[in-house]
Amino acid sequence: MNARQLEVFRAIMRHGTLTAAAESLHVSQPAVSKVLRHFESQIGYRLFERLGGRLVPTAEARLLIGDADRIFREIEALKVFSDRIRDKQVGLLRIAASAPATFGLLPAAAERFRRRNPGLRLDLITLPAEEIGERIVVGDIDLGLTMVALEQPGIRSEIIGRAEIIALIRPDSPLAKHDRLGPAELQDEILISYGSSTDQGAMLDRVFQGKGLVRKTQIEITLSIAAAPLVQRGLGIALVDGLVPWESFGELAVRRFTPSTALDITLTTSTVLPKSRFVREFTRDLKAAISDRGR
Amino acid sequence: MNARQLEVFRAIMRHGTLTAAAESLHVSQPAVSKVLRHFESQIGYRLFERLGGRLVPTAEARLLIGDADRIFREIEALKVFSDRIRDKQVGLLRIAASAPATFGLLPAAAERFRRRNPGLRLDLITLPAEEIGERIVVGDIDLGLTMVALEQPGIRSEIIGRAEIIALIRPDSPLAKHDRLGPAELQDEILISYGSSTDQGAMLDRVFQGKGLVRKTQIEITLSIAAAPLVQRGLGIALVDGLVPWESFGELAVRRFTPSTALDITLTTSTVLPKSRFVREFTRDLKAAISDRGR
DNA sequence: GCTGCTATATAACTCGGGGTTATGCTTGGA
DNA sequence: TCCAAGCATAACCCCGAGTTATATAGCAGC
Repeated sequence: MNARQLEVFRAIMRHGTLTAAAESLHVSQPAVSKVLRHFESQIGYRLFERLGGRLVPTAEARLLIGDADRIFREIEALKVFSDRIRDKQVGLLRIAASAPATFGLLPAAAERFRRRNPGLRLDLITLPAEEIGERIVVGDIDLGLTMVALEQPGIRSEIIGRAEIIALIRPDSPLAKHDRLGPAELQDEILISYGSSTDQGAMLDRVFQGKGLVRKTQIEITLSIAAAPLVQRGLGIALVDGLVPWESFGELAVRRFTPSTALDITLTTSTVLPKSRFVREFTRDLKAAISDRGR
Repeated sequence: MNARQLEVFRAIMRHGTLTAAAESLHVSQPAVSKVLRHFESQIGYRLFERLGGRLVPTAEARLLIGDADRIFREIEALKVFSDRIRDKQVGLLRIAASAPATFGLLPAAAERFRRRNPGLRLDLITLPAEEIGERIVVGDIDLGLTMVALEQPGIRSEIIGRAEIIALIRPDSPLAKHDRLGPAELQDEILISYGSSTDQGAMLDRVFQGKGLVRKTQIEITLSIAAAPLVQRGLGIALVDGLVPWESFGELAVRRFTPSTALDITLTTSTVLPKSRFVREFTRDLKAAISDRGR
């Protein structure tokens, strides 16, 4: 049972005679006759009675025609869809990002991108940074966006911007009157931040050490957004990336961290798979979104 | 784009390698390789990148696989369905009946029939008797059931029973005390019945004439069931067929009409199209339902 | 750096389905 | 009775899908 057989069967049912069906399919009448007979012999029963030199659909044909017609039309739709894929009217761009990038950068970049490519499907996948590299190598993902540089064979990382570390505090905290907060002010506060084993945590450790102090993280997080509800409930002050639109997570005050410390916004692609036009475009949109963010 | 190409594409996506796909399809590896290349050249774009001697699905392949997989599975389902048709596990019987037969005979016959053929699709179509003959000739319908004999080339009618004419009255009517009602009793009543131009009406006219009376139908109906609400609202007395289960249409009293007058329950089939096993079976069930009705 | 192992590609071949044209047969209507 | 319409058959061609045999390209391990 193949697509052509369904198409011919459908045409005969629609037009009533072999001759008319052949005409509608733009082939000769014997061709239609042969396909029909072959189809009948394959499925094992007659689809038409030959009566008075005419074809009359059997009850079996009437049972089959509904599904056959539907499936044929679906194949036709698939062909059209395939043509649109070929003509780049539809496409697919799969972007994996760590959570801060998902919240802080992707929306703006995706908006720009979709304005130019409305037909395109965009898969936005939020993953821990460690997993993203692997998925890119496998070919599951076209583009990775993380706050740490990924290092492994088969992928290429590019730093496209920096995200300042900020302090997240309750608006009613005494420290909220400060414009900036540094290790000195935070020394005796309860800190919510990245663990020292992570790249971000180690970087903050070094900043504190530079001031002769030690960063004491009482509450350790891996996902920076998890800090928002903790801070809001007064459990401490968070040192996290400034990429996330913290204001939208509730009543929170954002203060600059000093000395200025930043995470690298890193774009990662495969070195083996060719970059599609969409990857290049989205990269441009990401950079535009980053430079726009300052304003 | 044919079914085989979709099947092969699907298998490669599923199994990751040509070799594994070929194995799952029980064909050789070069066969799969060739179908894939041919498919790619037909649709006009690569579905897999050849990297390091391996196949990596392109973004286009990921867009296509969803629909391709669905359509392939639907074709598989159609094959199974087709096999069930061949094995007579499903079938189709299309029965057209006039309204009284639809209500009065088909339910009982259909129940018997479906008990023996649970998988079979039964199309019950209610049509005016005049149309049924034409639909049978065309082959749209397997079996016709009417209260008048159909006469036209290409069809064969068989009388399989008789349906007595009955009088339908309100239970609170003075006439309800009679066991039987005849032209004499009904002479001065408002009659609801078939028009004289119909076979049924003409037959009733003759009965009244035989008693030296004239049937004066004040309210003419074509569909006997339409009489039920009219009688119930006290608009008159109806002379209709006794086939319909009038009790289920509300508060109605049924009285025998005298002299006994009956309509022919007529079964009609095509003389050209062969009778299916189902037609023969259903005919038997109809006769059984009729003989059962007396009890 | 060589050696297998694995996976894909190519070559040369066969087979069959779907296409063609030419033609014959049946049937129903003018 | 004859003609037109419609289906079937025959003889042929082409190409897609299958085969086997073999070449080629990465990669892992010694």
